[in-house]
Amino acid sequence: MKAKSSKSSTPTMSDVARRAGVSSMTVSRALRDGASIASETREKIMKAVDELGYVLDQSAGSLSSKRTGFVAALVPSLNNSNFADTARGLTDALQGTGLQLLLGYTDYSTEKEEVLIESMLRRRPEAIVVTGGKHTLRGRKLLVNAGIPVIETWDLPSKPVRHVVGFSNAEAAEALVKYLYQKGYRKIGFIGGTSNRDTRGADRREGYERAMAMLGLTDTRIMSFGTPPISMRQGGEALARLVEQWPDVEAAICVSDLSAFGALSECQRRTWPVPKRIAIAGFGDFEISSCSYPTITTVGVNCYDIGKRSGELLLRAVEGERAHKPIAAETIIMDYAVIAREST
Amino acid sequence: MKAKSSKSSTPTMSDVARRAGVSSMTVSRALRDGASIASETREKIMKAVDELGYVLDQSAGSLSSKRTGFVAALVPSLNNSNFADTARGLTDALQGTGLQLLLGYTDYSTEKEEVLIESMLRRRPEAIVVTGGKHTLRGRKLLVNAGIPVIETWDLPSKPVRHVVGFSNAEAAEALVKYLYQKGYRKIGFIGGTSNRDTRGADRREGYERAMAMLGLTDTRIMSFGTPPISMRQGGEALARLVEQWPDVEAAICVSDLSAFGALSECQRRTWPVPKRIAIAGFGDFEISSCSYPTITTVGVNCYDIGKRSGELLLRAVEGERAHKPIAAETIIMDYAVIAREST
DNA sequence: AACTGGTATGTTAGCGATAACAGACGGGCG
DNA sequence: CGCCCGTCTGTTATCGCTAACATACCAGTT
Repeated sequence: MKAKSSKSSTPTMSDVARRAGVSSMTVSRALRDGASIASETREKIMKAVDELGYVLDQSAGSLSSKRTGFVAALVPSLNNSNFADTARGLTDALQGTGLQLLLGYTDYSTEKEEVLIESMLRRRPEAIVVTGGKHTLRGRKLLVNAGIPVIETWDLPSKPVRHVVGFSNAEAAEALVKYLYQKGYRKIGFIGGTSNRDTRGADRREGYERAMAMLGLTDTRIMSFGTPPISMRQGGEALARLVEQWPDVEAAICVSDLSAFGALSECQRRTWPVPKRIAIAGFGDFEISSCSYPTITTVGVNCYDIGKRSGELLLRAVEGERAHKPIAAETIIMDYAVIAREST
Repeated sequence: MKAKSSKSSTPTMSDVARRAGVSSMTVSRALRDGASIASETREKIMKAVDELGYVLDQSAGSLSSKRTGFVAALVPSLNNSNFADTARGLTDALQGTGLQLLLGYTDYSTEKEEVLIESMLRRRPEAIVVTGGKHTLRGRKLLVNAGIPVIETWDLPSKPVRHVVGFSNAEAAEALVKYLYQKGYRKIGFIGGTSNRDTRGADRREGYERAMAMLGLTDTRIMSFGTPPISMRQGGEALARLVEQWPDVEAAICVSDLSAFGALSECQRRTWPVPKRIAIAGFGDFEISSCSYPTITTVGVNCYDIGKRSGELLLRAVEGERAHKPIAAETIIMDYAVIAREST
């Protein structure tokens, strides 16, 4: 009890302790559940906490307890993308567990991801979730050596760091091509961004090419336009270019529902009936695809669940670490399904 | 130099120091810029850092420096909403400043906000950004007593906690009504959610009512449907109900662009020409409104800039605090504008 | 030669909490 | 009656880093 009352600055635990006439250890115990505290003492402490407006300092606490309560998550973007849903699923899974999400945007760049991984690790998260299985060399090394559970999502990396919650984007795109084939379409085009920054987009294009080859359709029609992730507007523009270059195209698979909607709108603007004049398909099952007119055929991926399942896996992993019983590496393969709608 | 080499656990700064043959203070200085370090020493240190795979522990650092480098931000939701853009603006403004965003979702609930404010404050952020000016009593008290800069966004609270970056949602809705009036519409309806949880939605409805009254249009047509924030689908459903209850309605103002798009799709499904049969207007200027067919009249709010400007204000405020020269309370009023498009 | 000032590094003392151990107290038991 | 055990509280020693001050050294001044 040597510390003098800190003047105007934020009160500390010993301020509370002094006011309640107990030791700060007792305050610490009272503010966390589980410990045995006389209810009378607890009330005194709570009263002091209230009067001082004391708020626990978790950064100090985590230094000594070695539990920061942070979970880092890196997503390409949150704007107009399914990753917002994944982040939401993660948040929901972490709800009430005392774990707090530290979110970072990689902007679809592995270099930026590397920087973010390091800056996240400085906060000593208890686990880290990343999007995709492609990282820079150093980024991967940082993940491997971090000494915490790592979860890669939205992909099925051939050589995962540890845990995985995802699906094969290529396979899903293949399924979509096969569905269109079965519907009778043959001259099927693909609309996507110009670079491979968006690795999932690139995987989908690859799946398209593979399926086309498997079906004996050698004349692929790939329109790359705009920096990924491509917007609605860019989807429209890309459709215009696609039909200009290949006027005979019968169906367009778009790398995401957003671009598919842009493509659909472009058709409407030209008063082209969809799917009669051209069929349109998207990817991701955004709300817009089920609400537009006509509704858009897409590949349904449960984005929210990717986050939720990751969160649940992560909780088990963190528990395991805390108990010094690390859990085995897990790969959770998520479902996807072609959702046939009016646009095809 | 008493500490023994920590075995397998994460290396600490003194591990690096020992390996480089310097004191840990020198390592600390080398890892942050500004300090004067012999380049030879710096290289030795960097080499040791590399070999050990050392990553700075910022939670320990911030305990002693009293700078956590955190900024807390609370938004209602990130899914399908302008708040994702605001969060993005914030992130961008903070880019490279060493400040890290701690994001929380309030789900449009002030109770949840209160809980989040407290849990954020435990992390000792250097500033906090909240959405709206409505808080629980205790939530407000926590903000006031936090001793850090507080910014309220997206609203113009009559009694702000301190800084504000926002606009009047009511006034913006008024402007939209006046625009429709001037276009010749008289039987103007309003579509929104069923509760006032979404205070900005409630403000917009109020602005609608006020403008209608001012224009001498006493027959308001308000269709409340769905828990805010209402989705595209709910917007469509609400339109159906609106025209059922008031078959003579000439124009529908929707609480957001998402519901407006749903309403538009519902019209297309009925093959009702928009705006001939009924005009549709939204709020927020989402990409969809400029891309749909027909394009949707809306109120343009620069969501991204709300975040960006908040971030910039926040940086100045944090600088002020660090220099013990707090800046004066500021209110930044953001622009909005009715964007006339094809749907009206 | 003594002095000044700047650069580069080391030493000491916390930051605010918690872990781990140590006591004090009271009641039930043999 | 003494012993043990469970409940409650206090003491001490960190956690890993940085602030603040101290020191050593060298070049340039006077």
